[in-house]
Amino acid sequence: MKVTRAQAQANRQAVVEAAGRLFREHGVKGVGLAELMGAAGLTHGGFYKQFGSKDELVAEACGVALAAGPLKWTRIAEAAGARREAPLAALVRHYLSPAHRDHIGKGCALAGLGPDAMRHDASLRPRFEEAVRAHAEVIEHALPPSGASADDALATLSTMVGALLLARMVEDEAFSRRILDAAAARVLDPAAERTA
Amino acid sequence: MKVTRAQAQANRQAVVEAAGRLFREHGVKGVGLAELMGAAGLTHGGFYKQFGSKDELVAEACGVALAAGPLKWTRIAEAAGARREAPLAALVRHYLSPAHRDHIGKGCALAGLGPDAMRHDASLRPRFEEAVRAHAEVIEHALPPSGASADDALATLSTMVGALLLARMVEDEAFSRRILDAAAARVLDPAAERTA
DNA sequence: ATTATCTATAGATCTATAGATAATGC
DNA sequence: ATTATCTATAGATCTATAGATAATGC
Repeated sequence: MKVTRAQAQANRQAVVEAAGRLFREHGVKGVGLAELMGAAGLTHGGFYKQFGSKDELVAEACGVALAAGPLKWTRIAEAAGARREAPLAALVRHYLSPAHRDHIGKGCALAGLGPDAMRHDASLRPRFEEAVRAHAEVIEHALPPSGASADDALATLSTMVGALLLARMVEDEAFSRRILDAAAARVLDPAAERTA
Repeated sequence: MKVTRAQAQANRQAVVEAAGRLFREHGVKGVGLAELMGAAGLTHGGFYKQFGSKDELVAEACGVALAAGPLKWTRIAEAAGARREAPLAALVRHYLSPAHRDHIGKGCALAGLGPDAMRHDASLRPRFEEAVRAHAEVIEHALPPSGASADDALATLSTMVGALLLARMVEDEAFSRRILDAAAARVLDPAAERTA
């Protein structure tokens, strides 16, 4: 019933990762400790050897999930740059894709955890604030170099997060895609007017 | 212990309204039936004389809260038109205000209920879809008449909802306002570039 | 007589803890 | 000997129901 110290560390990490996924999928209050530990292949009794409380795990899972976003975005932007594609276009194609919309468990933590985790524990706000800044910074560097600004990046981030959330609320697949596409078009060329 | 039929109807309505507010503030899973009935001045035992289940109340509360949005927006747009103010400017000034950000219980149900209610019961999706369409339609009518389109309205709605949610995740008041203002500027004049 | 509401509680579930167990690590 | 994990359970809370109560409405 005991495992190596390395295995225990890996188990702990598995719990944090399962939490990040399950909290995004079902909400913090929608996942019990037993289900959570079970998803990591453990029983619920061992939980408190690894974490002080559920809230503590929530904070850690949010931290890990939020940090993954800008890392992934930077990789996408750099890969695009290497192909001589506009970095923002690559970012947006990924973020506003049906695949991202349908995989909330592995998707953007700002959209997938923010509204729920915030209600569960307002003391997480600094963590989310830092993540908003980090996400916006990646966008700012990905914007076309002409007068690009931090405010443009914040507006762009708002459009992306909002469209993802709205697309997830919608039943009709065609309408959902239209939300994603309209937001992508606005973000990639804010000046253009689009006709219905 | 019995009340008039009219009072019973008013009590029922009070429960639905309290639910709409409390679900937005604490999430569906964050409010118990006892707290809910208490907020309407009743005890929890009487709940099932009025509603078949908690899920049934969730659906009704979402319906009422979602319908209120476009109604309010239409009133704001029409009042602005009467003053010869641009309707979209009036809408945005209301939606992206610190007051709206800070009063989630009475605020936009797409932002305040959507992400949470969706997870709690996916069968609510048609209700939310209808609400997305209705909100977008008000925006479409409020857009400047030149080539305005349904896609422009969807992108604008995405920016507004996303900015409200991000502004609510942020601790620093100045940064939170900056998110709201950057989104407002983008929505009111998409073509403009903003300098930091 | 009907019924809206209340008191009381059953049954399920959730967080957290206690004590046992068995493999690691000194 | 230490400790990561397991089994078992305490205590709280939540949804839902049962039966009592008292005022309405025919």
